[in-house]
Amino acid sequence: MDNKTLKSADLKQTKKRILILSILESAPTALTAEEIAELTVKDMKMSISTIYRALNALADKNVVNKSVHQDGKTYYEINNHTHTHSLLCTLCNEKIPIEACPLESLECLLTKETGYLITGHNLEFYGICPKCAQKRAKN
Amino acid sequence: MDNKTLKSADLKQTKKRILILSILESAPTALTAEEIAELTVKDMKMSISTIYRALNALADKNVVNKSVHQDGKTYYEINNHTHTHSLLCTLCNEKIPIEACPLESLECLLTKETGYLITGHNLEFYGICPKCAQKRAKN
DNA sequence: TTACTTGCAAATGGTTTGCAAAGGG
DNA sequence: CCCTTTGCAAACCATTTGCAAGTAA
Repeated sequence: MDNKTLKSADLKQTKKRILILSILESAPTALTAEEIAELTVKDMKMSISTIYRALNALADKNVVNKSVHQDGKTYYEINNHTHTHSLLCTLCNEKIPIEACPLESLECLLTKETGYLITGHNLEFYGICPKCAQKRAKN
Repeated sequence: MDNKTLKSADLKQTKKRILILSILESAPTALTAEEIAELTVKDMKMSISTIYRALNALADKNVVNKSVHQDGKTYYEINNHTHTHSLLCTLCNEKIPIEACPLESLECLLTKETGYLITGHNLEFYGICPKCAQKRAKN
């Protein structure tokens, strides 16, 4: 529960942090601060800097993972060990999650080969979703 | 040579672009616009926006690769046209190539499952290189 | 009570852009 | 000569920060 999560991270339990955390917990993919703001707005008014500060506090405590994607934005996701990757439509930006992650085994191999302490990876597929492909065929 | 590179990319051969390209060609790692600016300054005065515009023009023509690292900055490097992925040290930005790409088969699977026309993917591993790990242990 | 959290607005830092002047083919 | 490139300053966008007010423990 969020309850324990915040307490065990030495962070005060505020309504805003609980909401942010619950959004992250039910998110199918990593989210930007902006996306989280959109998801909170119907429940609670909160400033974007509050969201950034909450996310950074949670990241410092390793409750969430923080990672910069190729669009230059920072994405946050719950740091459980079931991470997901995504498939993005380059036309409409629809984003769908990918279940499989074939990379853990590759990480082990890389550690042995390079001596790197591997802390994470980023994987995104790009393509055109069926809807956009259809739209484009018409023009 | 830079000479042919710019011409075949349909870009005018200017002294500034030639200098930028030659810096990229002799760079051992990917560089930021800011780093390139520092390297050009002893040879030629040039505005930072010129550097960004040159790099973006070259990236559009696939002469250079553009990639956003975990520090939020954009790094540029000569595109050697081999499909590789990389392992980046989050401390010193050292980047080493990964030979294997285990993703083509996954792409086929995803196409079947999602109907997406997959046009590409991006895969990066992050970690701490042995040198930085050692340095950090000392402090 | 007391330290932590929040809102607001302003600051920041990397990157982009509009426009007029300079330069390449 | 025309079109591209460049410099400059201003704009932009995501993120951070200072400070005063609010709130959890």
